[in-house]
Amino acid sequence: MMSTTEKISLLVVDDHPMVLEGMRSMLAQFGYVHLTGLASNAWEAMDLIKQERPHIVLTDINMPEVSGIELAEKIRREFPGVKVIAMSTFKERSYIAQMIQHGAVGYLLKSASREEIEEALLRVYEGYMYMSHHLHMTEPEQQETKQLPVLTSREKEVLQLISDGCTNPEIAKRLFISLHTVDTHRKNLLTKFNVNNTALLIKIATKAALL
Amino acid sequence: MMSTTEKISLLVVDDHPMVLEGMRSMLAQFGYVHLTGLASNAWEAMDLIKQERPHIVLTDINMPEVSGIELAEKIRREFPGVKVIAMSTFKERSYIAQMIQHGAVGYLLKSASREEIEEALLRVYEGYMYMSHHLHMTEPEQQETKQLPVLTSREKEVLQLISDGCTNPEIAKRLFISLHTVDTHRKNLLTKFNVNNTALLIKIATKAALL
DNA sequence: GTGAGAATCACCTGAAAGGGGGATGGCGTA
DNA sequence: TACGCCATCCCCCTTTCAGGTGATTCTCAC
Repeated sequence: MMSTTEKISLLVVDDHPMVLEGMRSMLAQFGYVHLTGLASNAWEAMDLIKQERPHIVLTDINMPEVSGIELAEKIRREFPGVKVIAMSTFKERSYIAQMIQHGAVGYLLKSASREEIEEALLRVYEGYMYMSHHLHMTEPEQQETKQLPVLTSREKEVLQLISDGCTNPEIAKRLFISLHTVDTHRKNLLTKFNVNNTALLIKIATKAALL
Repeated sequence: MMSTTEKISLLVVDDHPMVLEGMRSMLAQFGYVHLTGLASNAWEAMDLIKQERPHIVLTDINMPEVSGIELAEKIRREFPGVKVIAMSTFKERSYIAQMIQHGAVGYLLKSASREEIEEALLRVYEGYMYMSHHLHMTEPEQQETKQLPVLTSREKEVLQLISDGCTNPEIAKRLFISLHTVDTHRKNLLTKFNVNNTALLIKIATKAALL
């Protein structure tokens, strides 16, 4: 099944010892995989990566202290050649998107079969991306999507400038309108998003990809 | 190649007529695809989706007025059963992540071959996700990643609460510390991120997936 | 042509945030 | 031990923001 004789070196990161053990025994069945180490948190992982430079790091997303997402980001920054596959028990798409945004090239569910793990490792090793199959939009996450308010074009402009760090006077100058007008738009934004300060407004808008 | 006799109904969205025409002729070669329509912007697309309810919408990302990302979000909200495959000429991962976050189940490069488009349509139709192969971490995007400041655990807590919309007095109460202390942490956050107000701080932190 | 919504401008008040400064104890490490 | 880093607390002052209320123009659709 392998096109080369080199073994894929692999590091597994998870805060649950049971999971690590399970992965170890499962991976032992794959002749072409060399398990370079097991880490129970991001710091251990970074140390081992520094020492061993594995081809692939298979990491849990939900870990205390430093999440798998942050770990992926660290790996991308310090060891760009090392590929990251994320694992999670949840199907939330938001995690997938975050992981990819932070450099992961694969996403596996922990419930993945032996065959799926095998396919993921091989494809990622060969330079492709691999996404878990079981992602057919579950119902619960649908309703989780809160509807965004409808913004006018002017409100969008103001929102953009706010998110760029402009103060109201700066926005007024840029848009050639009065400070009062900017203030009004800003208040309308807060009202429409149903929040009471800028911080939350910007977080919601950013997560909704309006910015 | 198809496991069912039903044709896959498809809507293509792109603001370049040439691309639409090219897709039309290419798709005509796939016997199992029924092209329900071509749209040159998001509004046309939504109208056609409402009428035709295609299985899959293949949409460009870079469109004026309303981007493909926003269109994906609209489709997810109004027609959850309709699957979205995004297309773009660029390889930026950030677009991929955003598209997925907003409901896309596939990502194609416009340079994709006939075979790749075929595979994408079939896999998405069958309920899987499909990601373009040609995504081996290009160099330019690497350096684009700006390094984030190192935050202390306390600063992370404060940052999180700020992003939740808490004011300094509220944060002080929650963390059982003085208002002055919260203020100090907040100032340090602004300094570390090299910004001068909360709005930009939150945007950067959110985009970096710290929140 | 009436009405709805958008965009504009205005005034007021109090709370919150931003920008300086300085100070203390704790804790780990060089 | 001395230094750096963190977390904590305190003061000053100015600017900005949030909440409320109200009004005028303009456009677009009905």
